[in-house]
Amino acid sequence: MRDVARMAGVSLSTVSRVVGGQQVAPDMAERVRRAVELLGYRHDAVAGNLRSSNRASSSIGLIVEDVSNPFFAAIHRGAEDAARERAVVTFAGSSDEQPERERQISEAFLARRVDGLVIAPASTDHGYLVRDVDAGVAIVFVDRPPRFIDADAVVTDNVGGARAAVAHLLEAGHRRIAFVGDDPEIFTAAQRLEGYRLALSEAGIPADPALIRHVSFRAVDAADVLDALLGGPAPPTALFTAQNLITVETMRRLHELGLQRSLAHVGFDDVPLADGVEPGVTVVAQDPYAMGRRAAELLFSRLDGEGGPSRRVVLPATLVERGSGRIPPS
Amino acid sequence: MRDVARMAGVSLSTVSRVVGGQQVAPDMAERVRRAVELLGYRHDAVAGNLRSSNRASSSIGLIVEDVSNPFFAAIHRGAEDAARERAVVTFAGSSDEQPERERQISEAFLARRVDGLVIAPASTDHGYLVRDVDAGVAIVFVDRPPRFIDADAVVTDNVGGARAAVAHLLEAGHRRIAFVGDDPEIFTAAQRLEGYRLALSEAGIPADPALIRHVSFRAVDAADVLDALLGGPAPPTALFTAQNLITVETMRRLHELGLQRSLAHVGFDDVPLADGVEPGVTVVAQDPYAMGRRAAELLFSRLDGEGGPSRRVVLPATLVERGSGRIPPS
DNA sequence: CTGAAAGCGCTTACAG
DNA sequence: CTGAAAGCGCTTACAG
Repeated sequence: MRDVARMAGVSLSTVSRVVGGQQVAPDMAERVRRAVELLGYRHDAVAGNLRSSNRASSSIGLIVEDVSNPFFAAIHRGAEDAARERAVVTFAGSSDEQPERERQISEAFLARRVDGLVIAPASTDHGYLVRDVDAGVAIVFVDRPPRFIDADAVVTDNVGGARAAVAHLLEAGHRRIAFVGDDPEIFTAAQRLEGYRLALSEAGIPADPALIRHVSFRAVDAADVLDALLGGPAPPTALFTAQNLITVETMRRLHELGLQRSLAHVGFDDVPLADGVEPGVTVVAQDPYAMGRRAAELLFSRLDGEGGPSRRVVLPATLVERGSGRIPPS
Repeated sequence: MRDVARMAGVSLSTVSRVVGGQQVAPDMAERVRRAVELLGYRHDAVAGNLRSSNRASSSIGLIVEDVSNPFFAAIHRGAEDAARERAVVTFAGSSDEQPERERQISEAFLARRVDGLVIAPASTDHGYLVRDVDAGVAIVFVDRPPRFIDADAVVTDNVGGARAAVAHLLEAGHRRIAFVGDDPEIFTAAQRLEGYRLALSEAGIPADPALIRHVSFRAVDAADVLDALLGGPAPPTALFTAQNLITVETMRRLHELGLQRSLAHVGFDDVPLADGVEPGVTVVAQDPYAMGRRAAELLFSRLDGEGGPSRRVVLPATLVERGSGRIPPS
């Protein structure tokens, strides 16, 4: 910037004003712009921010389990689009469901002075963020609510969605419905299991522990879990798979076994091609793009000074019927 | 930091040394650490960088067409993982195939002083980046090579992959093979069309222009394009779909029409569930995770001072046979 | 090993 | 409208 000032024969202040779009005499501004062009000057937004009063970096950080999981990738895009409307740039990182890693990524983003963080939490304790919240960083949780910290959150109605999924299978006459989900340590998995239990109890059907299974490595375990369920003494006639990767792997295995027309199946989360197979796979769909967008919007509203108690936005999960849920018990 | 120094009763330099992990007397270091803890001090990496000699921000920017497209999301994860190994943080942005937007995102990242950029280019002219390259920013292109700028790139062998796909269909006896791909303005689309033509000409079959179709809005058009092909006077007996979203939509439509067993089909790019349907859909698979990782590694090697002419890494696209390519002509 | 001082690239009162 | 000076939060020679 100094070089630009020298070349244009003006002061640093003037260059700063031209770059910042403030009032400057047209001829001077023109001289400055020419110098900028000639010297290939690139503004340093980071240095600029240091001295500026509001100290906004116009950047936010997004932390999800895995940026390459389609569900989180859609959240990412939603948040990016909301950020972009405000000329805010987005950091993204994958926690792989590891609290330690989530924390490292958070701190790396915070050290770079992001204005806010959108977090799909892996940690169970977000106390480490309070000092940043106190310092004015806006934090919004998405997909799962925070713990040990008061903050805005955007979540899906997991209980209601799971309940609707299982109710749909019950309607088709099923009484032996298996639950295949993530470890119940994961908030959404626990909630979906609760919805499953709720639907059963409403129908007066006792939950059979043998039909409730948890996978550790989704794409890897899901087929084995299915095989185990089917090989048991009293196999299920219907499946509720409570996570997108589990649903995909279960679909794959059902087709492999040629059972896709004889076992009813409903998944939580929409998956690509669920409507491209025969029969189409019924799901309760979340709207991850909307979740990401809403989360970022909430974040910006806080940055804009909106006070008040923390807000919880609950988005519905809607049943998308495609056929697989109407297969009758065999 | 000043507060920390005051509280610990040491100089700013000492605090800086403790935070930076340099040699400091144990008791002083301990006092500083306690003050850091008590005050909830968060280091400002950005300010620190200003004065430091190497001026590395330990951040990179990734620009792809759409962070929520599974192909690019996998590239993203590959780049993130390589970056993370070096404690480097990643910005990500979606260009939506718009050169103007790509440029805006690039400049936003550059203004925040990223050390490097990984770009899946939408633009045809990257001249605007030369000043940054001159200033030491490392730029690596991924998926498509750059134009009007000399830079490293990681691409897939699109011609070879497409050729293998079409050769596979030719082997099954097909002579009327349709090509459905993106606008040939897009580099990869043009390359894949070239591979298609090459395979046909090697088999001594003239390309029929009526069988070569381009879609504008992948998920939207692909079904219509398929319908148009099938409704024509001399419909194809086999399909080569040259992009992941087109492949998915084509699969969906084929199943809808009940034609998945009568029309041979090979896609470019692997897609979820391609092995979960009947028949499994044969594809030529790229390795987007590896592409992203390699691109970031190349970037860091440049940052480490590796000189020499720009490098082009070409990764193979491998045929993954699942059945749909062996359906004979009807 | 430690501290006082200068300076990174910028913005912002403060005078003019 | 413009410029000289101070200062943002830090790091880094330079003395001690």
